[in-house]
Amino acid sequence: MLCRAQKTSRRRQDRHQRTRRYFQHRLGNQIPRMFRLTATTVKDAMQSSAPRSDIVVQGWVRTRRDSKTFSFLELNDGSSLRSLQVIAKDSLPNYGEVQKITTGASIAVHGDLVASPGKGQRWELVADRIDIVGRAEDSYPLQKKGHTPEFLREIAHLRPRSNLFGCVFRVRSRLAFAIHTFFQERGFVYVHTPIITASDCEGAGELFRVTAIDPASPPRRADGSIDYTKDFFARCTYLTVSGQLEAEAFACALSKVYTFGPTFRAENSNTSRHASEFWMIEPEMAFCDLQGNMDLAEELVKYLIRDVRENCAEDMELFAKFVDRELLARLDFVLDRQFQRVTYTEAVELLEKSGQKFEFPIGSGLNLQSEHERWLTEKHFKSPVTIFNYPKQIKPFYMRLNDDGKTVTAMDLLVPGIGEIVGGSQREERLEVLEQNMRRHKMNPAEYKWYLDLRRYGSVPHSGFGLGFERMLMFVTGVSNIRDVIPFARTPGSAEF
RNA sequence: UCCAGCGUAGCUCAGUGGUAGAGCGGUCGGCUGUUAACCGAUUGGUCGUAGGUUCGAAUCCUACCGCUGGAGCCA
Repeated sequence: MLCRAQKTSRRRQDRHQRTRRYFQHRLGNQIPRMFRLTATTVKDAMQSSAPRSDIVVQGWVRTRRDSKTFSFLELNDGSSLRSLQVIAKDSLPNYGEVQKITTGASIAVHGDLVASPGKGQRWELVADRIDIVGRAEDSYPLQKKGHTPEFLREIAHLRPRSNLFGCVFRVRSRLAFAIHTFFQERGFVYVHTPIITASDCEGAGELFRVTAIDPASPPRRADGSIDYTKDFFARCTYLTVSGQLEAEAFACALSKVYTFGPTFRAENSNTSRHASEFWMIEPEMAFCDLQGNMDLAEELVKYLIRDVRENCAEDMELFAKFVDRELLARLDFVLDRQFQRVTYTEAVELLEKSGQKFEFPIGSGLNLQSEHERWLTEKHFKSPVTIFNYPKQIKPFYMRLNDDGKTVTAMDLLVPGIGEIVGGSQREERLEVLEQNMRRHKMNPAEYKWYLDLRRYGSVPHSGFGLGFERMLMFVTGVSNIRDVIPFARTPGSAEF
């Protein structure tokens, strides 16, 4: 009998052989002998506790420096911010070719990991074989020197090879993982709400239409208007602006659910905080009031900050050094401090008493402007603030009406530098009140029959919120433009990549 | 969509009506256990696009496009 470790080891070997046979079959003998999916990552090599002989590392060359009898190559494979220094001696059979390697080229290196005699790194890889996998033409736009984010945005396909964007997208991955961990640990069920929907669920935001109709010859009604009953879904359909309504249906069955997926808004918004395609996290909890909702939102924000602080330390150091010098202090401050919580009315009073001159008026029934939110988070509280119980006329139909008849159980979580990062509410669970709200918002209750059914059959108090994934990522990285935390950003007039 | 600013070499920028510039990068050579290496030479331009004013426009005017900051909408 094999023990478990032996079985795992054998399975791994089998898999490697299969992979290797596959590539040899596909590429014949052109592939380097050392080309293995099991290559050592730069990250593992750098973290090594002892010298290691006979390893393979593969990646992209950041820079090459020649010395008298050898070359230094800096090799990066994206496994971490850091690059591995490779020593290529002139005794290598293809040293002439190695000296032609330029920034951006891809190589595979076989050799021994040894303690580095130079300053600046603990380990270096002394190569006994270097395979040049793919050369880089001398027009390769990335230099060793820093580039502006604006320039890198124009080469979105190459920018993940830069230090800054490598860090951003490693943290993005970790943050997404942390979101799932947070909810899964707390017994939430992950629900995939539809991307294509028929309902303009919040009445908020312009929608992208989804259609299979030929724009050159659309089916028409007698009056000449386009007949969408002849369209693919036999009705008007759109890309989702929120999974909330569907999440409510699942919360009223599985109790605690969350969605995490793409969201689309066709707003002509040209700001550093808006994108046409972004990701949103929307938890929805049955038997949960506004207090529980706010508690969860604050707990989530803190959890996510703590997670990337602990698990992306090296990347976070880069942000602190090159993006925002106060980043780490601000994040730690947020972790240490109780989030502030005030009602809309209290917030308005604070603003009125502030003595501060604002461009826009403050007053009951008026929306808080960016400058007001900024004053509250950045000047007054100097910490995240949750504002709740807003006037009903400035909030959507589904929010629960308070007993005062004037305010609804809305809550916005504001953070310094970004503004609104979470928006949520307790939902109106009373059928009659919800129908009244809909009529007040000039909506036809008949078109929302399935949503109203949730109030007809076993209605329960329930709450939820939306957390903007990219805004959270901006907050934890200090990156100030949303286009720089999305791999291939979609904004008005821009979808090149 | 609104307000303001910007658009000059691959990148970062100087050049305010009279011959198109620098640093970095690239290329070539030298030096060197180097670290955003160093030294020398060299390469590099439809001055965002289209009109207009002028003897003459990178420079002044108009429109459009793009980017940046702010506003609205929101996550």
